[in-house]
Amino acid sequence: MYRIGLFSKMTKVTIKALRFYEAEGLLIPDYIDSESGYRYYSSSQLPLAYRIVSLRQCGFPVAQIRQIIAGKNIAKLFVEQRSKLEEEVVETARRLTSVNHYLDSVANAENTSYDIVLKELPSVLVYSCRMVVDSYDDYFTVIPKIGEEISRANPDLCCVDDPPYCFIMYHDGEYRDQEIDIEFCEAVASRGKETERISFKEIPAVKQAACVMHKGPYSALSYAYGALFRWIEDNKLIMAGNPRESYIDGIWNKSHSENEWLTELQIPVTTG
Amino acid sequence: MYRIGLFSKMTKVTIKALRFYEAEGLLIPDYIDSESGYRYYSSSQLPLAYRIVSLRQCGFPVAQIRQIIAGKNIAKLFVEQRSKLEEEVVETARRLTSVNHYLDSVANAENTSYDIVLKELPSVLVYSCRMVVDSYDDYFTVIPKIGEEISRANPDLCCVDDPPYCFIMYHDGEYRDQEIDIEFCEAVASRGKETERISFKEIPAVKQAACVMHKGPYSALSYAYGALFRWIEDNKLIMAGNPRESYIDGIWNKSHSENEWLTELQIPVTTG
DNA sequence: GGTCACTCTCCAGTTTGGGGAGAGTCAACA
DNA sequence: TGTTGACTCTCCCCAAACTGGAGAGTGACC
Repeated sequence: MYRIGLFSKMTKVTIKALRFYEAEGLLIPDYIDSESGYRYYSSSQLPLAYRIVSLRQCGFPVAQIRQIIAGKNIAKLFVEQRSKLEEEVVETARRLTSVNHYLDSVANAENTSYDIVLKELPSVLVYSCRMVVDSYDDYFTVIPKIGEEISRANPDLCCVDDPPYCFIMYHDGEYRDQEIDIEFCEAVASRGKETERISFKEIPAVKQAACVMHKGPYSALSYAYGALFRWIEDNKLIMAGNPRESYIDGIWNKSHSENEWLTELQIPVTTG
Repeated sequence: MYRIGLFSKMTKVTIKALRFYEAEGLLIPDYIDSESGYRYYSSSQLPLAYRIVSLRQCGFPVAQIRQIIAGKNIAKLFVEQRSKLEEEVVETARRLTSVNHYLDSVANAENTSYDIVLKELPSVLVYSCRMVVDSYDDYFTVIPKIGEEISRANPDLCCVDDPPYCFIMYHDGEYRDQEIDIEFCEAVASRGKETERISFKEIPAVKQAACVMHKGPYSALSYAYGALFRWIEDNKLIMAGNPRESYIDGIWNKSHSENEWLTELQIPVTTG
């Protein structure tokens, strides 16, 4: 019979942890002196202690270990743990890539480092207008016209603003700077009257999109695109939908300074 | 100016998290109504919110993010995080291998599954006797003789028993069942008189050893060795020292039943 | 009997928020 | 103007797997 300190040395489990495992019902001392409260362990408990340590080193939480020791759902628990760990490997690799990305921009002494985020895009009801424009400069003339057209056809159409979502979706497979095939969209609360060019549609949700916020004039958007595409590639992700450019702050509310404009780039991705 | 619920939707950060980030000094609302206590965020805070989300997705704890936002130690923090994540990848891969090992033994319906553990072996002062024996059966005759010899030379030699550590180290590169080159060792409190065959020495610490507890007669030890070697190989670890067989319970204290005997196998390893 | 190492129980803290109670606020609608 | 419903506030408790410390009791040795 060993006292807790000795058993702790034998198993390399701290005294605190041994007491914790007792409270959790994992490893009850062979004998507890009812007068002093001293715990006494026997060598025949070493295999169980080892089993606990081994399962902890596999990353099992205590509740699962309790079940495994009791012989319940053993295969199921191991299979679940395997898939949990497999996900964890992928996730950690992704984090590593992102950190390396940040380190690259630090090393290159770039003045802006892009904060790229993975998130879900919920499904959304929009009015949309697809068209081919000559150049990016056309946006400033074309888009206001769409706004006029839709509100003429639907005087009391209600665009959602909780939050607002107004974006252009790029239908070209890759970057172009002329004859750009775009679809202008704005989230609305409900469908309205369509016109020849403008229709209503539900854009389905996207499970994962790589997103980056760009602050400043549109002329610098290409750097953000560059960083975002590089990030996606480095993370071995695959583009799974058309990129969107969501306009948050712009000439309509921050006309005094292009530097305050905010645009979010969103690219649906999958792990393949 | 957006209220917290809207800002939460825009950033995909929960309200709870936004309040938490405020308490932590990461993201202070642009304006707080002193009467109602309502928090109001502005769109110009979106980039900061993004930055926080992005860094959290990289696995940074809040304290580090606070420093990064403040522009302190940026490069250092990223480098540290990189090495932390690199370790984590290795560790998770190891866990995955171990879980797969368990699953193998479940799938093969083996009656015993071995609980393999990585641990440190501290340095230890021992008396030791190296010899070549014909077969494993010789242990039972040879070892008692060593015990007699050492206590004849050192009548009041004190073997440590906090905890006791008595083992055989195998000097053959691989498994043999005859002419086995072994070194019998037992931990002692201090050096004593040496004999022709028995000397005192300090065995250096081992940073990592893969260990398994074997319960039962010595004839079944080979299965434990098999499992242990397979585990080491699957984990892409490299043997970094001679295997040890540590005798915990045996004929000396559990003479009534071989099934109660406990032996721990210890193999020093490195990640290469 | 004194000393020292060991052990006991109980409480607090770690991290990143989640859940809920009870109360106050805002905007719209009748 | 009153009411309703959605939102928000603060405050408190909870998680996981322990670690650290306080204050008190125990065991062994000199």
